Amino acid sequence: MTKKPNPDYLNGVPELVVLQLLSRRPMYGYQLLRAIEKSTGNVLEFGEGCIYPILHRLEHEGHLASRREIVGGRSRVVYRITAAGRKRLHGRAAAWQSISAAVNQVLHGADDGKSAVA
Amino acid sequence: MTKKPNPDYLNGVPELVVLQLLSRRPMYGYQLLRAIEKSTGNVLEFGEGCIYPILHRLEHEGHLASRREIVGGRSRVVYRITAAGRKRLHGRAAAWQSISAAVNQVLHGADDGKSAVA
DNA sequence: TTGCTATACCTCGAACCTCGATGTATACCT
DNA sequence: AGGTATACATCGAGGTTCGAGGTATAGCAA
Repeated sequence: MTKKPNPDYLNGVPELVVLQLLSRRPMYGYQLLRAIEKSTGNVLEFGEGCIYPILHRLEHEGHLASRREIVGGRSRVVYRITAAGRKRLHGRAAAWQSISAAVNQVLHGADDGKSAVA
Repeated sequence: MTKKPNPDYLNGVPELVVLQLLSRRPMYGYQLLRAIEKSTGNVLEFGEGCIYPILHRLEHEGHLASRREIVGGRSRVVYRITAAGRKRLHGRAAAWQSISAAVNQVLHGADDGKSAVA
């Protein structure tokens, strides 16, 4: 029981992916969910309960702006990234690369810390 | 205030790093803390309140085994990885690489999800 | 008309993890 | 005597993801 379906490593990743995908073109939430799955070959699959709160928060913080659209009776909320959002994206992407590189360094050889402490 | 010192992306990373470093040679907690800093050029800096609980949990799960050592009056608990621990390490490392690759794919071009949903 | 699926939004609580503070104790150097 | 480094440990706060649940329209088939 209590088996973990997702092996972690995902902290902060949803926000990063959302910002990155919206930096290419505006999208609405449901579309974003599918786009994330498609663009990662179903490796990353975030639920709605994960994405919607992030969209609300990013908009509230001024990193995204939204516009309501009605298509075939269905209401959509289309989000686009703002200048502040791009700035945040760059920062988060840089942080990701820094951490990603550090982990890979530990994983693939490059020991160093050999004689750390006596 | 309430500034976040660490920009996330770190979920599960401490355990992965601990397993990897201990797979090279046995170490004790304090030594591990320094080794992590050194081998990542101070990019990854986990506190004691993060590492010690992980060591206890991994030992309890059978992924690590410990042995008490007294050196110069100071007591050390030296941990070494078990066969089960190596298995876990391989699994976690594979998961990391899968997720890492997916995020990088989203970050650097390779769009795809273009016409996801109508 | 009824039911099912897909679309499309939203919210809540449970579970998990990291972080910083705090506490104990010994060794070494000044 | 006091400060620093070593060495272990625990706790609560804070933040995040996940899964379940809720609302509503559109389209198709039985």
